[in-house]
Amino acid sequence: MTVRVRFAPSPTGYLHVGAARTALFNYVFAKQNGGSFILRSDDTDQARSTDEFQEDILEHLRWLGLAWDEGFEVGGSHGTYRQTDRFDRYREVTRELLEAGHAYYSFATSEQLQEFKKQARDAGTSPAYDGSLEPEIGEISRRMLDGDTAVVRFRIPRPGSTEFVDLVRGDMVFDHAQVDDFVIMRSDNTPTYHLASTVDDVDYDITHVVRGEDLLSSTPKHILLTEAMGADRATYAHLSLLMGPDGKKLSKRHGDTAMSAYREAGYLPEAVNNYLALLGWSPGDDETIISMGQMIDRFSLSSVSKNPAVFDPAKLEWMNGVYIREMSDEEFAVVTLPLIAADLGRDLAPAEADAYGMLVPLVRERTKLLAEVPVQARFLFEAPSAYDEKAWAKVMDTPEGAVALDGATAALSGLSEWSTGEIDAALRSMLEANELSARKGLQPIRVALCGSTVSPPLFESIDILGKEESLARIASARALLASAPVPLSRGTDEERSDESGG
RNA sequence: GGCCCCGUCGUCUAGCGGCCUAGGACGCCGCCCUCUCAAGGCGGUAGCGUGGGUUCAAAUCCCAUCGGGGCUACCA
Repeated sequence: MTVRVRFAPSPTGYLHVGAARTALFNYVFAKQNGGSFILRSDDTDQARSTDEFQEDILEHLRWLGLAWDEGFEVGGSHGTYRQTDRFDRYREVTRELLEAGHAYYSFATSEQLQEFKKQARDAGTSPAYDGSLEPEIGEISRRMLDGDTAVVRFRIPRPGSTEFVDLVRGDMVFDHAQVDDFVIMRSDNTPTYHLASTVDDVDYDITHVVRGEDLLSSTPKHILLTEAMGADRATYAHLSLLMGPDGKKLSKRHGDTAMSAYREAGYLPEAVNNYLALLGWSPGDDETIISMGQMIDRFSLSSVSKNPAVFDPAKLEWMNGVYIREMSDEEFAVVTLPLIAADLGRDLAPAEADAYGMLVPLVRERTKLLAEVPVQARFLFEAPSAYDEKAWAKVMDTPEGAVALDGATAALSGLSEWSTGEIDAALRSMLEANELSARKGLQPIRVALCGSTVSPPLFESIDILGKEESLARIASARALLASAPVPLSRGTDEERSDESGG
């Protein structure tokens, strides 16, 4: 038997991390078994479905590299793989179900149903609707002739129960007393999710339904429907849900749940997949960083955890840093160059791109999110438009500030050979001559060049920036320092006392 | 309320009756390295929800209890 699994999102929202995990597990399971991963659009809720959401889902599945073998847009032998294109088929199945007595026209109003459920709740009994509110057969004919609206309900065989083995959870038993006669056709003659999804799973020969735990209680409905159609049931596996830090089902109020937000922040798809895989599954040993290939080799639904997992952005961020450090400098340059161009609002000149190439190894190893890169690299292309206020007060506006800048100017302008090693040596002897610690003597230079106390390593940065530009920036900072009142004795100043420890 | 699922460090997990004075990872804290920030190295912090059983022996099995989650729509 060829494994056929499907990911069937409803385009009623952006692709969120929980859905992405479900897609990933389906993908991995399919690849492991040499099967097909099918993408379907369960868009029966026409009021809430939009093309924009649909496009977002497709785009981010592609971004994650979860390529589907068959289905939406890529095609296959089952049409468009979009449920709104298959209403005729669902109506056909409904007719057959009606004729076979598996389904019936239901006239019970929502008010009646609510009252029915309320009574059951008050009595502490099962609130499952069993068709007991429906009119007599003669009444039904009269009402239909009168044009009263009705829905079509699937008739749950009672008494009885449905048993199945869930690949994640084990043996399941659902007493039919707890299962509603559920609506399969709405009064506007459109199918509900339960009908459309089940019919598609049957028609598309889906062998394994791997989906979220929120559908676990609906599984008896799907199995009963499948068997009423005379088809073989699929094997089911229900994945636990993803939670927010508060233990509640992950949703927008927990911050970023849309995959697009992670992509934009500069997460790598490999890191996202790796992290998501570890939410509910583990390779078994103490490994944390695991490639898609290894996942496919070692994955097993039966070893997927049954408990819900809290989505932890901090760990994802750490993992992204790991993947970034594993990139080659070339790859890193290729993906970050456009980000830098966007940040600057212009393309880089060839010389600038070369300079950036030299800076890449330095920036790459201190990057966790690609979106941080333009900030780190900006100094290379633009002189600081302003100096960080705190930085200025802390390292520049001090007794050592002017000394360090003047010393650096002298040391650097005297260099005949411009290299990191020469710069290093020259600045260090400058520090020694002026009895400055590296911390106190180098930070003013860093601020002069970058505007901030945080930057890539200084000597390399000076080297890459070039002699002329470096000296010019030091001169501008020195000029600003000279024009401002420089208090020479403020030993009790809070900022100063911070430095005394260095 | 009813039904269902789940319960190991703050978080993700390993564990499937003795290898457990519970292992790894993230986070956090400290130290080292160090021109800043990272990275890296070393060390530390912290957990089997609770109560009963079963057993020579339980995180592992059973029951109860408590807690969390899901479903209970003409939403999926």
